[in-house]
Amino acid sequence: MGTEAVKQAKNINIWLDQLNEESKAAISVDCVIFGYDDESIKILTIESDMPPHLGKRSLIGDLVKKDENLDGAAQRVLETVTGLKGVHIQQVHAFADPGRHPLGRVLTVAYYSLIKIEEYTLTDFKDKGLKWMDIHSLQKMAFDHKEILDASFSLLQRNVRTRPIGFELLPKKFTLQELQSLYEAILGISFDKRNFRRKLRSIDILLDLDEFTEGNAHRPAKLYSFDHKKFKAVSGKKEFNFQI
Amino acid sequence: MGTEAVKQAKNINIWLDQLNEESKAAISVDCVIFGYDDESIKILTIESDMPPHLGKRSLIGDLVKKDENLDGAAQRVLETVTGLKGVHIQQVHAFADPGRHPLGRVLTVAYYSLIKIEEYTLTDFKDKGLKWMDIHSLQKMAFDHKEILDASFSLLQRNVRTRPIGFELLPKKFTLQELQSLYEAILGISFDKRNFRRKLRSIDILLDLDEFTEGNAHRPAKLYSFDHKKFKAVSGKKEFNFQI
DNA sequence: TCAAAAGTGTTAACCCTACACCCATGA
DNA sequence: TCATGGGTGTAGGGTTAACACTTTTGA
Repeated sequence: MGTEAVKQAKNINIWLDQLNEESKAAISVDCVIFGYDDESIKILTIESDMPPHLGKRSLIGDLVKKDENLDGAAQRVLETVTGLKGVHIQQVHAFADPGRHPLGRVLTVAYYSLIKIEEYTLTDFKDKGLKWMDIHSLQKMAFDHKEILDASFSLLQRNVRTRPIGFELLPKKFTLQELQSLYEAILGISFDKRNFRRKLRSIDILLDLDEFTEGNAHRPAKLYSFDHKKFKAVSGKKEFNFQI
Repeated sequence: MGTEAVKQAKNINIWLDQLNEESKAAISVDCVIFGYDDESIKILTIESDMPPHLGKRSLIGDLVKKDENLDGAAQRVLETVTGLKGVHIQQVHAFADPGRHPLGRVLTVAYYSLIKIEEYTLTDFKDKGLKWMDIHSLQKMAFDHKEILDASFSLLQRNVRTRPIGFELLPKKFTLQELQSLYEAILGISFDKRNFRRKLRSIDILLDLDEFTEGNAHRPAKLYSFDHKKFKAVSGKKEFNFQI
């Protein structure tokens, strides 16, 4: 906060008064948890138990604790609900319209997070109405969560082409076809297989594992993983322009 | 906020308790006010009057009022300090580290705003230490405002190439040279004059005013303005890809 | 041997980049 | 007439986009 508000202040008591009276609000984080299951983009949702939104699908969030920062709160929520630590998160937007929450003024900071859908373990939430929902099936949600979801997905679509984050949604080892299908699911467009592969080859951030898929009734596919070292090396170069 | 926090709740009283006790904070907006003066990007700053940041340059912000939304609070701050309504604003990021503010927990939502530097009128703030600072001269600021400035400028650099917002920093009528210099100042790179003009021509969002600059000791330059109608028409097209 | 997905090269169109000179004006 | 910035076209290189067939495996 700047100092505009205290233009008549002779001392900081006015500040303190304002902090106490005028504009305090509860602060929460809401996590848009993206997953990918080889078919489409999924969102982990819970069933809302708060009137008037009882029964609607809701994002997963919590109040931010005293002495906790926003990223930390988001990580805590994610660990609580999925058991995963160090998940990739990205702050999206703050939502604070008066009236967005039935119990009073609650400012929420939205995060998107990308998890490998096969690695998570739903802890003790199984009977709490946790459910993976296809992103396109979520048309109405509790509170302003549909608006939060839309903003988060837009930012994901914007970021995924220029940052190495797609890999966060795939198993550690993946085929080029899986990678392409993921991009297609996120962006809603389709790529030419040969052009897509040439692009990835030219960016040079994948590690060829010299392993193959097994057990399919067709030719096995090579497995790759995202190579952090290669990316670090290559992203330092001036002419580097990650663009899928 | 989702419903994760209430997994043990039998009724909403626990909610209310939490809202009252646990995680309330003051909420402010801070505006990074960008201007352009034909030389470089400037930030409108004020002198901080709060220890321990007394005398340092500070962004301009205020507490968010009850029943005010975030965009509205930012617009109010901007009107108060510049006299301008309907300024272009963009929410950037929420900052809430415990300890970021000396008086207690204050979550601030950062906005960048783009104003035509010649149109604003400093209202009754002239003796409050308001000052346009060159963006590159601001190395230390009050609170975490340098971090906020950096995040805002990064987002501006990212947005300016793909959204028609550069014009918000120029007078209504401008020359192509002015537009090019603006982009160069924001992005820190230089463009080829002929290529830049060809690009703008191909995007086709400028209105040729058939007017010319006057009073210069050289050939007059054509004046253009941003054409909202053209942009609307052209941005609807599927193949449209604004990219300067 | 069949079905199903993996993998691979070439060409044409387009876009980006680099580059140099004449023009119109006021002093 | 000179100094100053305004304004314009072309050619080469690189990138993107469109396109179809062979390979490998399990059933």
